[in-house]
Amino acid sequence: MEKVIVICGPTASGKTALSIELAKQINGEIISADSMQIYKDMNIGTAKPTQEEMQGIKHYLLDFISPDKRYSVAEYKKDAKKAIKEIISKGKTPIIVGGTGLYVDSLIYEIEYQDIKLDEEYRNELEKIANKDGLEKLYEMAEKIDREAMTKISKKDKKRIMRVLEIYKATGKTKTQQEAESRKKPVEYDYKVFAINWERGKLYERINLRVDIMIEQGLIQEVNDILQKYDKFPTAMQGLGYKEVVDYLNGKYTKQEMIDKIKMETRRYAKRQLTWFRKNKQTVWLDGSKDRQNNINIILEGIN
RNA sequence: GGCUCGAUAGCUCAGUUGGUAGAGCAGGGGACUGAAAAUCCCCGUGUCAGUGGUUCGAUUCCACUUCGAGCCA
Repeated sequence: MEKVIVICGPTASGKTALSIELAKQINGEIISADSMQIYKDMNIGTAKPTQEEMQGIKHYLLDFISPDKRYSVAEYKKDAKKAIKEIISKGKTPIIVGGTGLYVDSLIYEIEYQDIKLDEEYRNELEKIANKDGLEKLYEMAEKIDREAMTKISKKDKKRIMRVLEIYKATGKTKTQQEAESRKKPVEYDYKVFAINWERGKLYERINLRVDIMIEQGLIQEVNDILQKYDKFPTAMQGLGYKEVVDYLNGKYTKQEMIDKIKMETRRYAKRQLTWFRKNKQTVWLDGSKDRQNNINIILEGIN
């Protein structure tokens, strides 16, 4: 079974630099697992690696979706599998790098997604019901379809409640059935998962610094530009930094308030990422504050 | 120098008619299968500034000390 290296970890932990150096040493190519770096014209705020940083290492699934388009894990899974195959066919080693746990899991657990597309009309319809009769109404509807799934979903978790209904509408299956079927296929590659972490205070310092640098590099202008260029953002505006700058431009915050808010939200995001990555017990943890080559050596040992 | 007000959780503050205390924010932990940088759940012990006094018992009342804010000299 071919090996695929996975490098995850919270934002600002140093995944990019480590993975590029690793790729150079093992003749690897990189597949991003980042739900925001997929978007074009969103560079500063997503900390997308520049051509210079890439040092000639080929990167996949970066900078290829228009911010006014939708994208989802299902598509990611398909695109990433294709990229893995391509890299292996060239005799190189694929390195998955990114902080979107959902995307990473779709690969390492070989989760199968049926070929369906989002029914926007139905979603709007559900949205209307929620507004009119309250979320409880949707929760009740979902309970009638899949009581088991609902025991694990909060009565306030609108997205997941709606998803139960959407899955049923699109496939005629319950979420519970759907999930059972999604895990039937054996995992196709030997995924070796590594995660970078730092002492919490250090990580937060790095995040704060990174946000200051983004502002200096022109994040506000970048947001202005994409607001000019595109007229809708189904998911891209969920990106950290982007929504806060929009609020600032609309006068909701002062500049300093906006900066502090981005820092805070990014710290919280990092915490959520760590919660996610800690779940996988196979993961080998690297200390980001240690020498980079030392960490690369740990990876090299870990994959053999 | 005098007077007044304050000093309680990392921060902003509430409160205890004397029986060792609680909100918001921050922070921590967790969940996560087609929006995931999203969405959602759970978590509050801190010499109640210090020292003495009164009291069965003081964070609460009293005195002094320290620090801060304001006013008067």
